[in-house]
Amino acid sequence: MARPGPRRTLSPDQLLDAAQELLAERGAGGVSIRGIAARVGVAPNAVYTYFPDKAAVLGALVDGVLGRVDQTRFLDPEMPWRERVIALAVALRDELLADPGIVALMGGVPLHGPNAMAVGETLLEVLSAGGLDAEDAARASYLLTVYVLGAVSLEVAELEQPGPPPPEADRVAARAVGFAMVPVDRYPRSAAVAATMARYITRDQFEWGLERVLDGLAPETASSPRDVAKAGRK
Amino acid sequence: MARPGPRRTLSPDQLLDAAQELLAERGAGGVSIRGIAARVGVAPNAVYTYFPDKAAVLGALVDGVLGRVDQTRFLDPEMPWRERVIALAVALRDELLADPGIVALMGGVPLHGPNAMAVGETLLEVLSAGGLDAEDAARASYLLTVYVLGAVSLEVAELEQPGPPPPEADRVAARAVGFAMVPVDRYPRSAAVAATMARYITRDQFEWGLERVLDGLAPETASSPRDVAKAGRK
DNA sequence: ACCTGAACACCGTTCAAGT
DNA sequence: ACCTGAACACCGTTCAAGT
Repeated sequence: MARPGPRRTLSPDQLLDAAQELLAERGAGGVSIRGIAARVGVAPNAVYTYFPDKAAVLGALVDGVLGRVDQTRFLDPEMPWRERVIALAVALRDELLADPGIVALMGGVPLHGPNAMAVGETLLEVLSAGGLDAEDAARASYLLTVYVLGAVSLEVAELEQPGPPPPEADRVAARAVGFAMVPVDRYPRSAAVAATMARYITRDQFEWGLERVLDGLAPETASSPRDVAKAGRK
Repeated sequence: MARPGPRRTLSPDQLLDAAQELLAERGAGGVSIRGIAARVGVAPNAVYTYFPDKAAVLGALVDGVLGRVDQTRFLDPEMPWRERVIALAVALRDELLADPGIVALMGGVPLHGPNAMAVGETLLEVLSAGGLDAEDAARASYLLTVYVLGAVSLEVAELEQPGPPPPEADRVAARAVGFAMVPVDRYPRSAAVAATMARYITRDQFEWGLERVLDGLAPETASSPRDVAKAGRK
């Protein structure tokens, strides 16, 4: 048997597009080799002509999302370096949160693709422009990466539906319901701050945390940190 | 047919112990309902008598690991609050890193189990002892959680073998090999700091980052931050 | 309530074969 | 080189049945 079907119709990008669609529609667990193959109208094992295994597909998928962040705009020397770091981190957060399924995938694959490397390179360049020496820049870059990754992970963990997340206001409301059920007798302090917690897991809170991290990294760039902290409030 | 076999031999804890073993031996992907059932000598669907679905098993597994951290010892009022925060965060890191598979699982399940709540409660209590008001404590607690989760995720991502990670020195050596292959022409700054990067993803670096975060959160507790930063070096 | 066998609708991956 | 059908060794979950 084995009818060959049309040749040369496939490409890695076509497979990755299909994977992307599955990720958006069904979440991280919905991305399967068989699903990708079905979507492009091909036998499951045809995928193995382009990728050695599933991990390679997921790795390319993750790196592709990181490639959607245009890094060149953060290299503008007119912009203060601290603002450029913040802009880059926020752009990353927004891109990852737009495709929440990708975050679960990031935990499983090492971030060594070309686009991940490019982001790291940009970050090191900005930090270097800020006057940090090589070692300081390396440590700062690691700390900032930790922050972005951790913040996005926690924010995504609260979403149960796959696909692009609902507006921030709706997410706050949904969280409030869950937090309201914290038993006051067992966890008094958690219950006391539940309403606050529900309210502040937002982009503003992400920026607030980022400012604190930068204050710790480069105290001399902090413009009266406590003022900034209080200013973010209301 | 349906020979009943002995009754009442099973318990949720027995199933979780089996799950724990699978996690340690085969990693996050090796934890399966069928595998758990086989290990305790029972039909796969017997598991559904104790847990509604696989997600519930994984959730209980994650919360169980968090329960291994004894929180009471961080409530000692003799200890400065900043040191207590650091001790709690380090204890959490050590526990999660001892069972690296758990970290991948944490990305998929919301952290609302009793032990997760207890850790959050302890953290809020320590921050409150540090003089932070409810809102400050809530924000700080969130930022610290983000840091611990992000740091552990990045550290675990570099391990490919399941089971307890090798000694820190061996992990540093293994990373150095990978980092040495960064192409200098394409990513000059990344290549320049590769050796540093390989060296510093350690417990010391975790504490260094934690100190920076705390400096940003409570600048008044920082004892000349730049000195601390430089002191961590050599 | 607790456990069973059997089945359903899936997986990732390999292999020999066809063009 | 690129794709196929078929198979292997797995999954999570449901259902009717037995005690």
